[in-house]
Amino acid sequence: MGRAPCCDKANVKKGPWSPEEDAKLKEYIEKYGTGGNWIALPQKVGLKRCGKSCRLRWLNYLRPNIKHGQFSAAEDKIICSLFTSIGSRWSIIASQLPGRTDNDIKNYWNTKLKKKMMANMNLSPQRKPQQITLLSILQSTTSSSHFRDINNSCHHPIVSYTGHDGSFSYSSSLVSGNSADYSIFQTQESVMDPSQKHQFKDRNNSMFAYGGEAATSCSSSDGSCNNNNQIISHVMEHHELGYGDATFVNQLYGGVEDTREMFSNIGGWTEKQNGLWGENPLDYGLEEIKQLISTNNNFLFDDKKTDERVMYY
DNA sequence: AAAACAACCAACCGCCTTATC
DNA sequence: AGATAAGGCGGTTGGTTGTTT
Repeated sequence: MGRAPCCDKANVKKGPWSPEEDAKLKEYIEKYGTGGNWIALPQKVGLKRCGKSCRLRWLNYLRPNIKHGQFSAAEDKIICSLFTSIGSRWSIIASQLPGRTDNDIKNYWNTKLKKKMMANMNLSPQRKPQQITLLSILQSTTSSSHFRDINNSCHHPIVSYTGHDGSFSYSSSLVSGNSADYSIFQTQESVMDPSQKHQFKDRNNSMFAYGGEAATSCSSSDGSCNNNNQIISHVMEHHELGYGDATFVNQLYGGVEDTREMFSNIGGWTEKQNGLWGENPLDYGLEEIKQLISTNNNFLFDDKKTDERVMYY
């Protein structure tokens, strides 16, 4: 049996909000708050709207300090960076952009930023925009001259990209036992389909799941795991990151050595010492993004939500 | 001028998670 | 522990506006 609807569909108004409705809702919430119950709110306010609809309207439009309009270059960078790292976790991304809503960012990404990024990457235009995501970009462009394959032995292919005009760059490192052995990012759908998460497989069809056995060893001699590894593994697990993304995560959290150790445990680590990474694995200036992000106190993840997902290795 | 197409964005839908009983 | 309600999120839809032909 399915769930009961959150409201009486027949008796709720749908569609665009009128200024009157906006005013009513705004006034009420500013006066009395939401009372922690959105479902009951419409009745109190005197609106024939679904509670969810009220919530959405408030969060995306009516609440104070909402920023509308043009996204800045800095915001672009943050969005691209975070999307690269954590995918379409719009609420998390939005938490790093004060005044922006997840809906706004999602719309902006889908309508503009994705295309902008693709244009910079010189992607083949035959593919429909909707089908293209960062991972497919990755898949389709690793051989592109715009990517620098840091390690041609392909043991641990690290790729990075800088847009023609320098305004964009994209970086990813796929750390695997042997790139020829893995068909990570095999299909975009399998990666993005939540029901199929963790199903990166090698050619022998054995699971290549981040946060699993492969990363179980600990850096300290007594076998206890250091926090950095925990955090990275946790973030990777929670946000469904590939191993390569740990580079990004690690940069954010600091502690390169620990991540190296972690990677060494899963079949290899591309030495930073080859110098090709330079200072910034992410060419568009991770430091800059870090700085931007660090200006926001509640960095990246909601502790309340993620704590219970921490995986200890 | 108007039809066709593209872009944009607010809002909805349904699923998953969390809280409460 | 299980059931249910509510919150939260991401994907998608559909109406509106802008642009091109």
